[in-house]
Amino acid sequence: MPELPEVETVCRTLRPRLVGRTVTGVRLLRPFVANCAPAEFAERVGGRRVEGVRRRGKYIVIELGASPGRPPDDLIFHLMMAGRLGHRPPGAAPPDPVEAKHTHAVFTLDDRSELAWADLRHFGRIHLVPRHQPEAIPPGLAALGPEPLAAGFTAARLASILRRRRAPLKLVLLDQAAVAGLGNIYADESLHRAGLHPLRPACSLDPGEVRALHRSLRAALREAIASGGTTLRTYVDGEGRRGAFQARLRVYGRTGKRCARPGCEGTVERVRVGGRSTHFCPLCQPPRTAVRNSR
DNA sequence: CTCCTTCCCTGGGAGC
DNA sequence: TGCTCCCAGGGAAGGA
Repeated sequence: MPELPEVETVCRTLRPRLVGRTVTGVRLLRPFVANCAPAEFAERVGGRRVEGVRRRGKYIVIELGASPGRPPDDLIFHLMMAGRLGHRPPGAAPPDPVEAKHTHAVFTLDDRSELAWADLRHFGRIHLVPRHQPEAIPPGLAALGPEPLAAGFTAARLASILRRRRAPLKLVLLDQAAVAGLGNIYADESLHRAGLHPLRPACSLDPGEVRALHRSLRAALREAIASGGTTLRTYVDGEGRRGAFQARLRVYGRTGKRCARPGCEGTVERVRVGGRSTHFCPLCQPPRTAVRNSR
């Protein structure tokens, strides 16, 4: 599932292929543009130069430069669970059956290569919004919380977010308005690394636990990016490569297996939290912090 | 404001 | 072999 590390990897692989290129053609095979009609979409994107490719939360933002009579636009993609945004060399066929069947939009570039949008589940969406027009930004993007890998995301910042919420930790980590970019995989992995039970009320953490969670989620995200993301089913990066982090998952998708922490005898359990499967080790992540021997 | 539920969509696996 | 059922899950919307 594309979460922050996967979306970041897609952006990094697409950036050198797209920036500086001009879009010469737009083919919309299915009308999955959320906020404008196909004809208007093609007219507004065609002929534009790509000025940048950036990530915000789980969104990919392709910045289209101004052209005569047209102010700059942002072309915004959300991959949801099964979306792919990939670069294909000139004349290349869809690289696998999934893309052959579920490619919904193709952008041709001035070097005759293509940017293809595919989505097996048809959940993903494209938005085209004027660069500086806040009311046109998709609500989920407008309401995003802080980037967890940004320099300004300190343990103190995380503490102030958790302090105000009584909901289970797992739900707060999944809330994109609290912290941007975590999904089911990295929420579970972060909580396991921090030794925190997913049902603990967010506001119940002491300062040491907040610091542990802050360290853990940043470490998990950084390591996943370094591995090119997690491929469980359909995820590939902008050049069609699978991620490698699935081999390093400690609890996610490992229900009934031995906890991955060396020496731990625990067995990974699964519970549902807010309708989401949640994986944890009952020994590493006790319901309440064990009482420490003081002095 | 916070929290909770429902819906969207397809493929793949389990079970019969 | 083929059928049904259920699950995966992020975000939007609506209600309490």
